[in-house]
Amino acid sequence: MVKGKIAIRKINCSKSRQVTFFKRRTGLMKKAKELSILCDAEIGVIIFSCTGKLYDYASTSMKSVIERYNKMKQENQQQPLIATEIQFLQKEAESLKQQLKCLQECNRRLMGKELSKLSLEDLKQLENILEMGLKNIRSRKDQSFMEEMRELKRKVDDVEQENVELRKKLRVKSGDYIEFKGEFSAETSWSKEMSQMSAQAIPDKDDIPERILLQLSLQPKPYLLDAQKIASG
Amino acid sequence: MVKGKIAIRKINCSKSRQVTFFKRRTGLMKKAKELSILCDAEIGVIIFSCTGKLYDYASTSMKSVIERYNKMKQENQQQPLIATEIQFLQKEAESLKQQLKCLQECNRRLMGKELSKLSLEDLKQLENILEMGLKNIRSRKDQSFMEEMRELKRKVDDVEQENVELRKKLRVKSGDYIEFKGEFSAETSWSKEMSQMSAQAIPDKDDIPERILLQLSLQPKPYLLDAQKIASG
DNA sequence: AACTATTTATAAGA
DNA sequence: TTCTTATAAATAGTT
Repeated sequence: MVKGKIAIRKINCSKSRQVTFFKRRTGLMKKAKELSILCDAEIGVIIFSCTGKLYDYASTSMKSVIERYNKMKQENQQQPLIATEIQFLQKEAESLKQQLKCLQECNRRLMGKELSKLSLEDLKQLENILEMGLKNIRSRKDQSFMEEMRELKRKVDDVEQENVELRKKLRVKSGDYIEFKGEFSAETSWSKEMSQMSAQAIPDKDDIPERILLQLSLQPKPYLLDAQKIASG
Repeated sequence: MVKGKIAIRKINCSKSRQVTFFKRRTGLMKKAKELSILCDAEIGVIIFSCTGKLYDYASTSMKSVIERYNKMKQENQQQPLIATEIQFLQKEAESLKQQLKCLQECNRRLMGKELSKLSLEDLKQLENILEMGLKNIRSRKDQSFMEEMRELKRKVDDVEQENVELRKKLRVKSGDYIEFKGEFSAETSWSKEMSQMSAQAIPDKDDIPERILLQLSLQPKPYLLDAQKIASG
């Protein structure tokens, strides 16, 4: 091949490929700039070298060029390419909101609110569900209570045992008789707990302590912001 | 100026601008293609003529080039340009799913399920909530029941009144005495309803009829499809 | 990076 | 748009 002419195929020699890349890249950018000026065109050129480095030129700004490009492609084709995913996500969010609404309604009814739309039959079923739920909860509560009692009783036994040991030691050391003023009884402790529970079993006030149930982060969030605004802003 | 050389400024003559645009555009595209082949570079060129027509070249695909460009710019700068909306929607969906999960848990607890994680204090509060809810529901049920009763009683009165009229007419026409074999009493009807209700008040089976509560469309939907796949597919 | 022999691009005219 | 041609510009290989 004569000097000055090469075949258009990948240059194997890394060194001369790099040199050629520099020369031609510079030339391409110059040509692009000239074209944009001479013919009043909006031009964007993006080049990634084989090593991954980015070189770019835009007569206006690359953002403007790419946006104009996407907009034009959308108009020509049937489907906005990027919008597909957005549409999908929007539908998902809508569906989730719907589910949330249903569950919230359901929840309120389980707490005895918003009953006006329910028929007599519905109310009966709701009552049954709550009665069964209450049965479970009371059973679980009793179980929980028994566990606490066992734990307390164990502690009491431990302490009493310790006292016996201490008394023994004192008698051995001083020969004195030590009298106890109070009696520490597990029975007394349990009864107290019992009476507390029954006293607060059915409070009259309407503001239910919903701590357990509603650890939900339901504070309003900017869901309804116009996403289009955000994208174009 | 000698033939074959021009100053780099906007060509005023529309005709020759058009010609130059064609020639140089073709040249630029050719150079871009050659560079991409010779130096194994990924290149994208976007040109809008002054009349707004789009011409583009990409060694791979323009989508790929633009995505790579945005990705690289993202790394350097702080914010992804187009991904903003998608990210926003993804966060929204995630938050909604979280809320849904919380509500579902709350709901199950209100129905007396999944109680193992609750403390004794939690269980007591849950019991209180359900008791108050039940009170409301029963009150509403009674109200609903009373309304139905009133309605029935009104109907009975109407029918009895009609019977009286009919008997009168018959006596006037034929002079016969007509005896009734049955007695239609509103009391009897109510009692029947009552006994039905108490009979089914606390069913033993575990599959609660959740019709009222769970009219929720909770069938699995393709939320977890990889959105990237959709976008690029 | 600079030089130079060539190729390539392109302005003007048709 | 396309062809021709004279000339400018780009660039491959070398220094």
